[in-house]
Amino acid sequence: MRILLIEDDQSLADGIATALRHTGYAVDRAETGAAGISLAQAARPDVIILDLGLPDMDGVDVLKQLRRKSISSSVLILTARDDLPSKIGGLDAGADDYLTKPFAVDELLARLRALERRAGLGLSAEIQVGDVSINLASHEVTRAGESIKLSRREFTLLRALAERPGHILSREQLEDKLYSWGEEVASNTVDVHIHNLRKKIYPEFIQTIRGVGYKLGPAK
Amino acid sequence: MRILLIEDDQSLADGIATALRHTGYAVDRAETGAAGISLAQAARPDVIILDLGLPDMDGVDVLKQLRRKSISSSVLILTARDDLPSKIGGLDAGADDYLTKPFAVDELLARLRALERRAGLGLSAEIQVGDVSINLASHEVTRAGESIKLSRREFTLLRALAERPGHILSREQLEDKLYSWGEEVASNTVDVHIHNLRKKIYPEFIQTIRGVGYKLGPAK
DNA sequence: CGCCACCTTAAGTTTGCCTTAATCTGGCCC
DNA sequence: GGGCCAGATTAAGGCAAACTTAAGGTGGCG
Repeated sequence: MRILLIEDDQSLADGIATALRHTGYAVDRAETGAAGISLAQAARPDVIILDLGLPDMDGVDVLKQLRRKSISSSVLILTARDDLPSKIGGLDAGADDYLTKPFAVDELLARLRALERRAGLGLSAEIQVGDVSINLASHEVTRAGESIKLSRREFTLLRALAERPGHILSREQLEDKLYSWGEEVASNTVDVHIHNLRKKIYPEFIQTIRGVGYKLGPAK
Repeated sequence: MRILLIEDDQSLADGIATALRHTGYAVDRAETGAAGISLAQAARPDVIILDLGLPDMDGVDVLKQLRRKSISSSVLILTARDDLPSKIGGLDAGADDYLTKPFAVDELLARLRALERRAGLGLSAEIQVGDVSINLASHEVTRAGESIKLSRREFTLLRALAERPGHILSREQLEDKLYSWGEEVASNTVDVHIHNLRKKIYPEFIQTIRGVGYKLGPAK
């Protein structure tokens, strides 16, 4: 998925861009509204992350111009001001979501995934962890180019873990991903699926934290 | 982007025009074929939305005249469900896509975006997946030059899948493509059509993702 | 009016997955 | 070192999803 980041604060932009690229997104950057608009036309990103506090023009105006030029990318607003009026104005002008600074990068990633899902775009919605890549749209999983065939539950589990690499998820949390409310299950299903995943990918790909849960991480 | 809407039904035209303007398109309107043709020459729209059921002249003739005057706008046909087979047959003339009434506005917008994208890339109204090519306007499907005859439902299904190769569509989503509001169906129709498509093309062309849906995969 | 194509149902069959549960392994604390 | 506990492993049965096939209905077209 292609993302255009319009943000004038250098260090913040650096941080976000790095995180996004690390997650597997293609990132274009602009530091002014004007540059952002022309880049949006040229690059046709799936999502535009737009800071409202730009030096050259008001963020909401940038958004309006984007829409006027019929650029239909999803737009996620960043704003330092925590004031409600500006948020409302942004959403009215055609933003799809907003986030107030400061924010956690995880939060940003979560919202991007939501946008992706909502827009139904997800053309190349892909998560990369180590040499394993997980395509959300096609349910394709590959390791170093080798295709790996996963069942539904396995895929769900893997995705849950991959959405936050390094983060530990408890058995309970994982079960919540697998089962809809009210059809809880009482056995070691998660264990079994984890085991099967390890067999299909490679054992060290999923790490056990005794008494806590599982996490994804490069073998270390 | 500039759009010319040729539609005689006032209230429908109002609805469409409003939605389009709200999305950021510039909209011109005509209520007769004759008016549409002259407006097309004057305004040079990027896309023409053309209702086939006009009072003064046959929609297909409008289209032919437009082409004869070498107006190269993309043309999206609107047609009542009933006269689909008879009229679509004569469309080789050069429509780029069509939509049967009644339709959801979202659907219209999606198709406009598709046209836009296609026009921007200078592509024809044809989708290629593997050695299978699907002509949106003429409803022709060929595999390696061999023509394949599909029924209406089969074509609709195939197109839905082909618009995003690799992307998984659920049964539910596919049903939405087949049935307009309020004529939902409760059976395994989709399964059966998929089965028939596989028989006519080749089985592996459509892949099943158990518990999720179907997707198109390249010939291999 | 009657044929033909297509669509929808529905029933029967197949297939692959999920769960269960029983057993095994290895760390950890006494 | 021995026992305990968390997690790993394995295999089998059951079940639901998907496939297949065929019959009945509908509407278009000759």
